[in-house]
Order: sequence, then structure tokens, then C-alpha cells
Amino acid sequence: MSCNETSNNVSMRQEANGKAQTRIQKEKTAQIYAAALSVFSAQGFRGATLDQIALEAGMSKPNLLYYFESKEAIHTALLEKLVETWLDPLRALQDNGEPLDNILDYVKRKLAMSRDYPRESRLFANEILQGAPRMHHFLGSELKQLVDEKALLIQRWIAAGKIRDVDPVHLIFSIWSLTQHYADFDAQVHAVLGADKDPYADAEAYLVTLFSRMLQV
Amino acid sequence: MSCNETSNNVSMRQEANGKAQTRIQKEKTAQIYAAALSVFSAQGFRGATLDQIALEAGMSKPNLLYYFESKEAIHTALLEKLVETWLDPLRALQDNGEPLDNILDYVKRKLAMSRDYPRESRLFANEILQGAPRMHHFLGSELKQLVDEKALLIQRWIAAGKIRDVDPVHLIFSIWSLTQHYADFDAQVHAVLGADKDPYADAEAYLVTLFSRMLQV
DNA sequence: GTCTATAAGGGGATAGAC
DNA sequence: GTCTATCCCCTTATAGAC
Repeated sequence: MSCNETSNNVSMRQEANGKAQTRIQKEKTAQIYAAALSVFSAQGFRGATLDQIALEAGMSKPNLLYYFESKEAIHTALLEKLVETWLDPLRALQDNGEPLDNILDYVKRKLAMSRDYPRESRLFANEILQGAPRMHHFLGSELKQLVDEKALLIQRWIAAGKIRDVDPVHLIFSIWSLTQHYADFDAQVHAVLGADKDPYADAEAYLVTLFSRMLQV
Repeated sequence: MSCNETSNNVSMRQEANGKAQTRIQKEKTAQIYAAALSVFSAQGFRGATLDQIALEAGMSKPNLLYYFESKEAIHTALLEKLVETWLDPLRALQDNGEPLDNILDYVKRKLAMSRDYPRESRLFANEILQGAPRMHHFLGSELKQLVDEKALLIQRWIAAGKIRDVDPVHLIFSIWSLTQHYADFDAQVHAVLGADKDPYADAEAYLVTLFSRMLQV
């Protein structure tokens, strides 16, 4: 990955997605992704405007549309860019060590994602809340497959008597809902707890207690 | 509620909110509320259009705006109309009988709300997800007060040794997130479980297990 | 009270100069 | 590659006849 190209400033690199991009193009698209994440996650797709995204990205609206052909294209590309990272914590749920600890680690990692990447959480929440029009296929294929795979793993732990019997898929749903709640419904959490209160330490303690008591044999 | 008014078709009734309304006005506003609930919950505030609401309500757009002065006014009125009912299950959490059963009843009632009133759940989810611009004050006053009150009740149950020790406010948050998940993220739940699967029976069994194991002394 | 017609403005996207 | 100017549709809201 070192800069061993010639000084030709239209030197290209072949990207994973097949699009060739110069260094400047990469920087601009990165700025657009960052701005789009802020605006789409806060306002939803229809609520967001290209003006806001352009302002946030520090460029003009036509300049924005030089890099992406439409508002829709920005949104779709952003979702695709983020979705794999978003599932990494679940992928990391593996059969190594103590099953309960593996699950608690997953809970903690997912809660940390809510704390550290609340905009990503709200971006997906907005999309799914409105029926997932741009992620329908993904949810039914890749996500379903991953959940089924991890549900089998959990089922094996139950059968082996390592954790108590629960429905594995609803267990996964419950981890998602409990952890993402703190990012997605942040406004409500802070209205109840006070704007200054950081809920995450208490939340982690609560969730560790919850899953330990539910699952410990 | 029988029609014992005179045949005078401008006969009025004094409403709780102080607005006088004829029977026809009540019917029309009811139609508008029903349509607005469908459209706002599915599309969010910005995503919804008056055309859609008017179509759904079976009237023309100017006719809609004869009854409400703006799109914003419809949305605000709808939220205010629904929010009290939405909190009824939590209000019903009282100190009578067995504490664990009281909590399990609350969980079941809240899950039934997700099953029977998913549009209401998504309406509030949309609003809170985007920072609760129209409910900020309500969340910080009435909701906070109710949560604080019920947290005290739960704390008394813990102190009396009726249920195990947990953070009462996070317990309430967890009930909200676990139950509302099935309405708000319906698209994801059905993508994973299959479109035909009704998740609510399994969800109730799972949640009863979860809260029983966590709280039973 | 309800309609048709339309004003007024926002917002996505394009033209064309530089 | 980036800008200014602009097109044009969509959407909210109003005017005014009936």
C-alpha cells in the first residue's frame, strides 16, 4: 500500500468494489460519508437534505453530486459501507472459553458500540423502523444466515448444559434491543436520567446482571 | 351519548380541551387522526405528506387543512392524544399482590401493546429517535416523574426482599426496549424469523423467563 | 364545509462557465 | 473538479367559488 506510483496525479487504484479512485476522490468521499452519517442518522432519509450534507461536508451541493449521482445513492452506499462493521460483534461470538462469558462479552461489545457509534445505530434504526426499504434483501439473507448460525451455537451450549435453556433467536433480539436502546432512544434516556448523567456504566452493570441471572446454570 | 340534541345541526358540545365540536367535526377529526397515525408512523414526520394523509382519510387536502391548521398541528395533536394511553400500562404498575407478578403483568401488557398497536409504538419511536423535538418537555417532566415514582415502588420491593436487587430505572428501560423492539423493528424480526411467523407467543415466553430468572428471590 | 385552482417555497438535480 | 445559476417537481398552505 505504499506510494510507489509515478507522480502522475491521475494515478488510479483499483478498489474492492471495482471503482477506480484517486487519493483526492477518496478524501472527498470520506468527507461525504461522514457528513451523510451525521445528517441521515439525525433526520432520517426524507428529513435529511443535500444542503445539510453539503454544508457538513464542506462543499457545494453540485460538488456533492459530482461524487454521488443522487441522494439515494449516498444513503445506499453509506448503509453498505457500515453494515459489515455493524455485525462484527455478533460474528465475534465464537465457541471458545466459557459460553456465558462469550455472551456477556458480546453484550458489552454491543453496548460499547451504542456508546461509541450512536449515529450508526440510529442510521440503521431509522431504516428498519420505516420497513427497511433499502435493506430488505440484506436482512433476509446475510443477517438471517448469521443469526441462524449463532442460534445454533447457542443451542449447542444449552444442550451441553453450559447455559440455561432459552430461545436463542429471542436471546439475540434481546441483546440488540437492550443495547441499541441507549443509542436510539438517547433523548428519552437522558430526559429521564438527566442530561448530564452518563448511563453506560450503570447500563453495563444492569445488563451483565440480567444475562448472568438468566443464563447461569 | 344518544342523539337527544335538537335538529339544529350546529349544536355544540364542550370538549375536555375546550374546543367545541359538532358530531361531524368529531368524525372528521377521528378520520384524520387514524390516517395520520398510519402515515406518520410508517414514514416519519418529514416522510409523510398531506396528500397521503388526505387520501387515507378520504378527503381533500384543503379539507384536511380546514380541520387542522398545519401538518405540524396534526402531528402534535396526534402525539398528545396518544401519549397518555401509551403510559397507562406503566401507571397500572401498582403495589398490590405479588411484586414479581406485577412486573410480569406489566411486561405482558406492554408486549401486547406492541402487538396490537405497532403504529403507535413506531410513531413514538420515530419521534424519540430524532431527538424528540416535539416531546422534549413531556419526557423531562411527566414521563420522568412517572418513572421516578415507579422506580421508588420497585426500590421498596427490593428493600422488602420481594424481588432481587437491580437498578429500577434500567429495569423500566429494559421492559420498554424489549417489548417495543417487536413493533419498532418488526421488519428485522420478520426478516430473521420468516414473514409468516408470529413472534409474539415466543416473545412472551422468553420475556417471562428472562424477568422471572432475573428478579425471583 | 368542501371543492378547484394556485401561490409560495423547499429541495433534488442539471447546465455550463471556469 | 468546482462553482453559480437555474430548472422543475413536490409539498405545504391559501384563495375563492360553490
